Amino acid sequence: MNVEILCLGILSRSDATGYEIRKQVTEGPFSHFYKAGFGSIYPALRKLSERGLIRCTLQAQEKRPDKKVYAIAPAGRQALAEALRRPPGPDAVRSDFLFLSFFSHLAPAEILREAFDERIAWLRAKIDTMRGHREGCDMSPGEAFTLGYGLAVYEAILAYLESNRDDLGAPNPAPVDARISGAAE
Amino acid sequence: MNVEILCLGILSRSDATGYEIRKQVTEGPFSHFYKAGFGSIYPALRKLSERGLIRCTLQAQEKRPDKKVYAIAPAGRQALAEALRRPPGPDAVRSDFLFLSFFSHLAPAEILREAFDERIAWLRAKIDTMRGHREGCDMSPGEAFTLGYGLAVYEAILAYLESNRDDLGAPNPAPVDARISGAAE
DNA sequence: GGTTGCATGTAAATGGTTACATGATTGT
DNA sequence: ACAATCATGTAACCATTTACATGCAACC
Repeated sequence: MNVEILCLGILSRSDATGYEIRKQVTEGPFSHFYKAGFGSIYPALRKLSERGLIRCTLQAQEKRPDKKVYAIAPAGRQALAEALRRPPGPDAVRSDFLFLSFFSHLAPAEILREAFDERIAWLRAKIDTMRGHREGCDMSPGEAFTLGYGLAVYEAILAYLESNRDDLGAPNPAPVDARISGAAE
Repeated sequence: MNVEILCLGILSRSDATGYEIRKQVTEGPFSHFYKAGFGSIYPALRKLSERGLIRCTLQAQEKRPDKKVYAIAPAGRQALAEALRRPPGPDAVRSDFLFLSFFSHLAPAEILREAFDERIAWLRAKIDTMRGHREGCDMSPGEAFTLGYGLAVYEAILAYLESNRDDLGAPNPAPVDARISGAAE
């Protein structure tokens, strides 16, 4: 499964520009299980157009350059359905964070602490926006399912990090009042 | 973080051949957060050798071709430590399974059912071997942490799949006795 | 007799990232 | 004045996958 199929999937839900597709991938409902930037999306759209799987309408805008709004074509729906008939392979995960955790004994404590703090903050924010999103919008069963999946995973990770961060020598920084009475680092 | 750094990390724990490294990546403690095949490992080892980060000893074997056992060099340890000083970027996840789930309304029910069954079976097996591994071996804190992390994630996913699979029209196949007294499909 | 495991590698193709290139508008 | 958002795209580079190529030993 590649960026082209991803674009077909997104366009099967509603027309969009390359810019909007990228937004859906980086912030929207696909962000839990796919990444793609401009550098892969725009070429993918061009190729899909050339093969007749999507079509493109120029939309003039006031005070802005023209938009290229893409829409899925019948052949595109067919190609998407075809891709969806093939059993999915295993997930691909690559985590530099876990690599760092694995070799935490070789890393500076400060880097570890920072990495944990950042990740925990990120998880909290993500979980918050996802919960909000679940309430506000009405969703297809598929969208609700993947959102719930992502939430379940992020919540499990957050809980794990919060209760196990001390195991790696990346303990929480001393609370503020400890500094006043305690020793400096 | 790339395969070269991964190899350095693995070799920092013990000497190994390319074949053994690949085994550790596909089945061992790294399998939860990294993938790599022969096609990327062997070239990585060659490059690391050329740059003097690892060294290689030929080990003759009876009835087998020679083994190339690699060991990390001081410069290699330094390079690893350096890589570990850089704060980790976000995780990269790519899941065809979630893509299929998202667009489940466009996919054949049979494919969905199969995908769920397979994934659930895979998760159960993985969780089992990981639990066994946790008991049997003594581990570095980092290894124990990442193992626990992987377990937490896999357990959360398994629980989610088991309780929500019906939402997508991929219900469990009818139990065996239902077939005897019930209607055919 | 066939499959799995040990053991090493290369070449081509795929797929994606990063950096560059451009430019107006809106908000702080 | 500066940053962010909207908006599109290309070119060079990077990393990884896939397929190929080889061969013996052990097990079923």
